[in-house]
Formats: sequence, structure tokens, C-alpha cells
Amino acid sequence: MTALKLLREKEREVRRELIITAAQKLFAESDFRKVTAREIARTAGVSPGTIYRYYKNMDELFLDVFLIHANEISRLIDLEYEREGQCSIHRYCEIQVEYLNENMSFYQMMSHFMLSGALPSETSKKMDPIMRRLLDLLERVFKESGVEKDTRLRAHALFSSLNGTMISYARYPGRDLEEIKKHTLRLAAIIADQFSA
Amino acid sequence: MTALKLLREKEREVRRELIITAAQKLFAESDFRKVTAREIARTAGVSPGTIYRYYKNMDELFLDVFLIHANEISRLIDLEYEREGQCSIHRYCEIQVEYLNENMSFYQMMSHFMLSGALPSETSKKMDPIMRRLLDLLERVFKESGVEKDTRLRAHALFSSLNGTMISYARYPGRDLEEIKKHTLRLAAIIADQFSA
Amino acid sequence: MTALKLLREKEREVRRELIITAAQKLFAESDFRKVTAREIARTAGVSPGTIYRYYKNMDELFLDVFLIHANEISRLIDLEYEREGQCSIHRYCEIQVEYLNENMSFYQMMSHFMLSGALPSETSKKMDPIMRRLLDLLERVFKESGVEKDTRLRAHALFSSLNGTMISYARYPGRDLEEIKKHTLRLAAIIADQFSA
Amino acid sequence: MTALKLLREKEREVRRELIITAAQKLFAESDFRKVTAREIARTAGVSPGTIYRYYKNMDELFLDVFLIHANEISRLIDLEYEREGQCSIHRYCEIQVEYLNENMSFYQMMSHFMLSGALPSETSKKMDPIMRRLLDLLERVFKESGVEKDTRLRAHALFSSLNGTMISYARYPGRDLEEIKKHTLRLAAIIADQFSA
DNA sequence: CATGAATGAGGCTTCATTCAT
DNA sequence: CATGAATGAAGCCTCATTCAT
Repeated sequence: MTALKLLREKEREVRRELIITAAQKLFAESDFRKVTAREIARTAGVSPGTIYRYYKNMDELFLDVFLIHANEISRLIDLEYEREGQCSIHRYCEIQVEYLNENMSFYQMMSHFMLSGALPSETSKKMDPIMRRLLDLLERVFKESGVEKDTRLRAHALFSSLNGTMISYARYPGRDLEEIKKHTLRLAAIIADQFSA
Repeated sequence: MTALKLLREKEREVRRELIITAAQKLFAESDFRKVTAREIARTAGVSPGTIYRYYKNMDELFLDVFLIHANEISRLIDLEYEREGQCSIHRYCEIQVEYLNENMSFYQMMSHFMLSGALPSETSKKMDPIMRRLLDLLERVFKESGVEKDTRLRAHALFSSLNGTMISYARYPGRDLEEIKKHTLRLAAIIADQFSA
Repeated sequence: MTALKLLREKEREVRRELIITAAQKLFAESDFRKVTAREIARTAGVSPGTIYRYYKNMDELFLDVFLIHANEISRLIDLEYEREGQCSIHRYCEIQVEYLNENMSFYQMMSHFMLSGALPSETSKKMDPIMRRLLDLLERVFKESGVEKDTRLRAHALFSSLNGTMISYARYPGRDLEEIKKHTLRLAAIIADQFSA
Repeated sequence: MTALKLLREKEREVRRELIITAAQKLFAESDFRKVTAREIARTAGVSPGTIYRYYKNMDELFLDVFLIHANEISRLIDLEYEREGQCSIHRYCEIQVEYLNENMSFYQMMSHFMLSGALPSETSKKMDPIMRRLLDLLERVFKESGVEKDTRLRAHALFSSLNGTMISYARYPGRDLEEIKKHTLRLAAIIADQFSA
């Protein structure tokens, strides 16, 4: 009885994973706004209708991908603490920008949601705690680096500065991915410098 | 003959202006991605087909609006120099963020282009000199503020940080435009601080 | 063995009842064409698949509801006879129209079936005896009211006239349910008058 | 100038006619609710998108067909007056029922709209005058037949009775179109009788 | 050169029905 | 026999772009 239910839930989780993974894959390949429900379904090996058993609509799926990304960055910071016992502002910037370089859909979606006008309350209800957690981590980084004033505000400023850097240079014409990574990391280092002062 | 030609060109310029102005107006009123070619045509008082005599496609028109915005920021900095004889990093940040607050389509479009994948070479050919001019100005601001090292890189970093700030908080759920302006200006001040160190 | 079988059948009957009742409830709440199989299942507390153990498809379920309605009208006429020993044409019209006012899905479904093109023979096999019984009753009403000629035809005519009245005025724009009831009853009275001549 | 405009309007009218005619043709062939926008477009020899240049949505197209039917009935009555100088209740019923037999989509649509719940105000704004005109005509028929009391109400009652007859017997299982026509005309005659009393 | 009607591919989503468990 | 997740065809409609006038 319970075993069956567990199996069901497991399967559900697996299929959801399938869909999300397919979505992420496609988003990574090109502009996420161009990716269609049908494509995701095909890539995930499910039918279009199935997506809607897991997500009320495409925006919900987008949100999910976005939140996964945000969580992953948090996890990377956690990991840094675990491994090194600390995380400098420099290191934080590096981690975030490296992550963004490899997961462009994150700030693509950030833009998507941020520029979409008022988000449905349900959306922001899901988004808020996860973003808060990320900012908490960043605030901690500041504090442990000796910054005492306006740490929350600085966390906001730094986080969005790094995103802006990516948006501004992510696909700068005439540069390939490797160059862009270098450039954005260089910019990140400068920004880190400034924020460490 | 030549007079006629001039007249023709004049008319052409006027119509182009009409279209651009209509587009800007509509973009300002809402999310630019929701604005349709027909709407722009209607607002401009021309037919949809006419838009395509002036722009190969919608993206070209977007680009034009984008470049106008970039130029306007440059002009604002110029103005500051004319009026005050100087422009501090603080003042620069203030000007840019204020402008962005009132012209959201600028960074909306920046996102649009940056996230669209490789830009057509023609696009970047138009974009480059104008962006370069803006960054030149910002570099000058740095230099005159006593910053000597990595001024170009810092210009890049600052510019994109400010944009990122706007994208991240432009439509923060639950805040009205006035609050957002205040918040982003506060963040801009912090960023300015950091970059002035 | 037999006891078990009986139990099984009992259970089957109960579940069928559950489904039908749920369907009727939902049909009563809104336009029956908008009610989905899933909704019915959910309301009945069964799974969507279960519906198909009892009905080959949705149309069969619709038919069942339709027939229940037809039977209920018959029963109301029977009741009238039991209580009053007679049933005038006027009274008949009143009963039918009152019933239709409270069970709009009846003539909604009548329309549905009648307009669907050729009904499957199985459908009409189920429909025929029940409609015949209703018309028998109405014929009897005519006969006992002293009408002798063409009673069957008149029964047909009266029955469908009353339905038509409802369809034409059921949701007359700008009138509420109470007004519609009044209006249709007034029309029914007129029709009754004509048929009593 | 004006000539061109006139031509344009002419063309517009022609294409609209094309669409409507295609729609009517398809409606006549089967259940109008099953007819899709694509089918209509294909039959009319236009693209799906074109339909939406003429109608805001499918319901508007349905409404147009409906109104055309209503007008045609009115015109048939007018014609009868022109030809015969009068129109008896019998004749009226005959005309309506004959028309309905050949244009089943009329009462299909009547049902569709009537059962759809509150009609959009724009819909009823278009519908009202045309239905009123038809009822005016029918009222005149009553008056000229010597009926003096409740003529409006009787007009309502008669009109909807005839529709109901069609809905109830239009596709009565096991009868072909010719039989149904005969049967409904017979019913119409009876109804006419009653209303003439 | 402007017009603007027509195009038609393609988007999202729904829902009756099936079928493995 | 019930379940309910998955299916996938099919619906409506939008909108950038084209092209005959």
C-alpha cells in the first residue's frame, strides 16, 4: 500500500526531473524564450499534455528552473564554507559568475521574471524564500569579511551587479564563450575589489 | 531635382522619427516584449508595412530604440559636464539609474539583445561605436576621479552593475515605482561608493 | 458466492449512482457542455477511469442523465394523478416548465443529442421507451381533457413547444432566474390555452 | 481615391461572404459545434488568420450566421406579404418550419447562444434588434388573424414552440430528412391550429 | 513608396480516453 | 475491478512579415 504510493511518488519525481532536465538542456542550447512546450516534451520523452500535469503553465516551469538555479548557487556557497571554512567576497563573486557562465538561463530567467511586471503572488511566494536564503548567505560573506554597515543593501547591490555584468557581456558580439568567461571573471574581480574596500 | 530629393529624404526622416517615437512611447507604457508591430504602426499613424521600409525587422527597430537610449545617457553626461564642469562617480551612477528608472525599455532591450544569442554582425556594427562612446565617457569619469588603473574594465563593471541593479529590482513585487526608484538609487550610491574607493 | 455477487452488484450500483449524482450536480451548476469528465470523477470521489467502467463514453453518461430527467417528469405527472386524480393540460405544462426551470440540463441535453447528428442505434434504443412513456402520459392528459383527434401528434407538439420555450428564454439576456421562470410559465400558460381549445 | 476605397470595401464584403458561406456550408453538413476555424478557412479558400480579420472570434462568426438566418426568415415573411398581401398563422408556421428544416444551424445556434449563459452585451446588442424585428412580424401576423390579446406574448410562445419542435424532432433516430420534414410540418400545423383558436 | 489585407506557422493549453499497475 | 498518470490530437488564436495595388 504505502510501498505503492512511495513508488508512485518516486516515479512522479523522476518524470518531473525528466521534464526539468529537458527544459534546462534546451534553455542552455539557446534563448530560453524560444523554447516551446512541445520541444521540452519531446526532449523529455513525454507528451505535451504531461508537462501540464506537473506545471500549471510554462511560466511555472520557468520558475522552477529559476529556483533550482538559485538553490544551486546557494549550495555552491555552502560547499565553499564546508571545504574552506570561509568564503571571501572575491570567492563569492567568482562562484556566482562562474555559475552564471555555465547556466545562462539563470539570469535570462531573472530578466524574464523581473521585467514581466507584477509577478503573480504565488510566483513571488515561491521565489522569495529562496532569494532570501541566497542573500542571507551573501550578507554573511560580507560580515565575515569585516564589512559591518549596510550589509543587506550591499548584498543586494553585489548580487545584482554580478548579474548585470553577465547580462551586459554574456553574448558580447565577436567573443566566444571562453573569452566572455574570462572577461566577466575579470569584471567580477574588479567588482569584488570595490565591494571589499 | 535635388530639392525634391532633399524633401523626400526629409519626409523619410520624419516618418522614421514617427515610428521610433511611437515605439518608445509604447515601450514606456508597458513591457516592450508585448508591444506588437501593428500597435507601433497604429500609434505612429502609418501602416504596418511601412515599418518594414525603415527596418528590416522588428529587432532592427528595437536596436534603434536601444541606441537612442544609449545616446541619451551619453548626452546627459555631456550635459553634466557642461553645467558643472565635472561629473563624479556618484553623480554618474545617479544619472544612469535615474534614466533607467524612467526608461525601463533600455535595459529591457539590453537583456533582449544580450540574451538573444549571437547578434548579427550588422547589429553589433551599429551598437559598438555608441556603446564605446558611453564607456569612453564613463572611463573619463573614473580618470577624473583619480582612478588610474583598469579604468576601462572598471567602466564596464560599473555600467553593467547599475544595469543589473535595475533588472533585479525594477519590478520588485510589492513595491511601487517610487519605492523602487528610491531603492535603486540607494543601491547605486553604495555601488558608487565602492567604485570610488 | 451469490451473496458476494449481490454485494458486488450492489457496490456497482452505488458507484454508478455516485457518478450520476455528481454529474447532475455539476450540470445543474453550470452549462453542462463545460463539465469535464475529471470534474465529475472528482465530485463523485472516483477516478476518471472508473467512469469508463460504467459508461462507454461521456455521451452515454449524458444519455443516462437525460433519461433520468425524462423519468422524473413522468414521475411528477404520475404524482399529480395520484394526488389529484387528474391532470389538466394547464397543470401538465406548468409541471414540465417548472421542472425545466430547475433542471436546465434536461433540454440542454435534448439539444445536445438532437443536434449531434444521427444518434447511435443503441442510444435511441434506450431513449425510445422512456420518451414513449412520457408521451403516453401526455396523450392521456389530452384525452382526459376531451381532446380526441390527433392526440399523439398533439402530445409531440406540446412537449416540444414547451422545451422550445425554455431554450428560447432560458437565459434571456438581462433577466434573472426568477424573471425567466415567471416569463416561461406565462408562455406555458398561453401554450396550454391554445392546446386546450 | 474613392473608387479604390470602394473597391476595397467591395472586396472585403466579398471575402466576408466567402467565409460566411463556407461556414454555413459546413454547418449544414454536420453539427456546427464540430466545425473548426481551420476547416472554415480551408473551405473558404482563405487562411485561418483571415477569419480573425473579419471576426473577433468564432462566436462572433456564429452570431453572424445566426443573424443572417433570422433575417432570412423575416425576409421570407415579407415576401409572403408581398406576394399574397397577407400571411396566416398557418402559413407563418409553415414558412418557419420549412426554413428550419433546410437550415438546421439556425436553431443549433439558437440553442448554442441561449444555453451559453449570459451573452456578452455586445452579442445581445446585435441580436436584439433582429430578433425584435422577427417578433414584430409575427405579432403582426397574429393581429391580422384577429388575435388581439397578448399578441407579443403569443408571438414569443409560437416562435419558440416551432423551434422546440425542430430541436425535439430534427434528427429523430430512425427517420430520414424527408420524414422529419413531414413530421415537423404536421406538428407545425397542429401548433398553428392551436394558436389560431 | 505607402498601404494594409492576407498569410500561416506555430504558440499554449485542454480533455476524453486508455492502460499498466 | 479501480486507479489515475499519461496520452496526443485538436482547438483557438496571435502576429511578424509579405506583396499586390
